[in-house]
Amino acid sequence: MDKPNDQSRMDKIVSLAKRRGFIFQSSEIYGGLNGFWDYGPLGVALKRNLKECWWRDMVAGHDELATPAGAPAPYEMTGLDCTIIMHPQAWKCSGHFDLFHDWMIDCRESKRRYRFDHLHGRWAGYRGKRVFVVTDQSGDEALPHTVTRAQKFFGVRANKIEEIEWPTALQPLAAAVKAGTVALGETLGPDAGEPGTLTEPREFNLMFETRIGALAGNDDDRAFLRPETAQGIFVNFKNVVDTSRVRVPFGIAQIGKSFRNEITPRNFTFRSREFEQMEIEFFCRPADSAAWYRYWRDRRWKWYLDLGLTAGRLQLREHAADELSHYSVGTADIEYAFPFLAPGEFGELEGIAHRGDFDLRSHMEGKLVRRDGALVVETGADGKPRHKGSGKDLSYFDDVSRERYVPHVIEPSAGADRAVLAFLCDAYHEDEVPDEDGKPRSRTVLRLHPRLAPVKAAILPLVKKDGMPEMAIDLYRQLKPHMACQYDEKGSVGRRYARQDEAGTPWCVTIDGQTLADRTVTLRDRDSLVQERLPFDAVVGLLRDRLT
RNA sequence: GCGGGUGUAGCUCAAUGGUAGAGCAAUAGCCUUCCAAGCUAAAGACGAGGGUUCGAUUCCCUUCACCCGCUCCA
Repeated sequence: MDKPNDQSRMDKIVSLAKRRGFIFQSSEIYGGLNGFWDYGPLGVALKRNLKECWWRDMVAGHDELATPAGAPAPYEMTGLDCTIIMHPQAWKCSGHFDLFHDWMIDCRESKRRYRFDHLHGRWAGYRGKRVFVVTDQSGDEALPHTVTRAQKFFGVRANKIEEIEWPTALQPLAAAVKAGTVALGETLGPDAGEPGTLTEPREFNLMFETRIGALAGNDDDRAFLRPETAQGIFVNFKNVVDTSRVRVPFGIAQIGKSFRNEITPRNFTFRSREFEQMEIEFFCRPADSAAWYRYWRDRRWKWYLDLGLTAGRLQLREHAADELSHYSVGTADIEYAFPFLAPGEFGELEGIAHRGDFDLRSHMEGKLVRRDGALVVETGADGKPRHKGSGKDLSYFDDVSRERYVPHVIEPSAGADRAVLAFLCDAYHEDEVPDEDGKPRSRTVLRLHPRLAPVKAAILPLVKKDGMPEMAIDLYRQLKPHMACQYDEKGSVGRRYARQDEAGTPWCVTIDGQTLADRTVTLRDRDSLVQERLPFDAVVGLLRDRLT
């Protein structure tokens, strides 16, 4: 694989994030905890601003009377905040329980890991020796693979292959082990040279498990921390429709924590085990769903650009047909070229998925699978549903078209922590600023969009005397009710500018000698370094205007 | 989870089997009239736990975290 884009740049960003109090490792004083991260004073402000932007732009500020550019029709938006722990059946019907719950088996020799239920094998014998040959191949390739493996293990020439005896048929390894017809010590792993290198199967659960009740102890009390916020919206679909007067098409938005036991948390906060999602489930008429899918894909793409992400580092990627989830008829990812990735590689910020009626139907009928192109309830060996649905009718009667249907769903699902990381990486710049002697001096600056910046403005007396601090404090108190701002009188003004640049503060207002004479101040722009002179009393109004 | 590498102050780096030193940053004070100036003061570290040793930051083991690769990954 190629070298990461710019690992040293990433290192500097991580270092800045820690040094200035954006992001700390969780439980650091105890040595840290893999895959968990805390937001410090500046970080929490940045993240809150980001979430607030999302909520304002998608939900609170949405005009349901107008048809937004690119939208097929006017629509409504509303919100929800549901619990992290839900009825366990929700995760069985959503598919997460089966999908996220695997038995894995490791090979001590090849260091490879296999899904236990993907392994098959059969007994092979040759001149008195016998071994249970295991393959990870499936379909037509499985049987020839076991022959090749056995041939190599026994050291049989190609023309003597017929001498290898195969007393049993190919069968799932799990079944053979359970039946006691083979012990793991007798198995030859798919990539091993010697038998007995496969470990006992171990349970791999990507969902965090917990127990309900203080005295909990048995399996019936088992519950899960949600691996996505979406299911809480689906199970509340009927509640919202019945109580809020919304009519299709409409969206329900939610921001909240989700949890996944990632096997390999990596790349700073990019893959965390506890993370925050910003999700919309948008419900529409099946016939209109493709148009709504395109609308949301383009709308969400534009949102990142409007908040300042560099277009050249952002990518909108439509999934190929074979890449789609079992339920999806269309998915696009919005991806960012993070510095820790190899050139040409992108990391997912948000997925916009056309989920059809999979989710609502699953919570009605039970867990669905795709069979011959149609979604049907998955059944167990006994012919009954593998996971039973709620049995509640989640269909919708459309008063306008006079038809009843299960709405289709478009799901723009964004990672709040990933977005924060992308905006942080994108904002990070090193440039040169002339020092007091006019010589260039390097500076670190976060070019965050003013809406995202943790601190919007710093109020600085040029020097700490002659009444300047008093005037600056006066202005600070006028501004504070309107936006996050800081007062700083310590050290030289250049140092204070530099400190604010590093935190991403877009504006610095400086009170100088002239302020005392004519009641004007200077307003310094973070990116251009341009200073403009304006009346003291115009500052609050001007900065408020620039923020919107 | 496996293999390899790395852990000394907020950051960047030293030294050492005998109680760890510097620069920058940060804090307090002085000074300072527009982009990290200067002076003074005080503060701050051997990732954690065991073991060997009279004595361990240094040697050994374990563990935790980070980086690279594998595996995995809506």
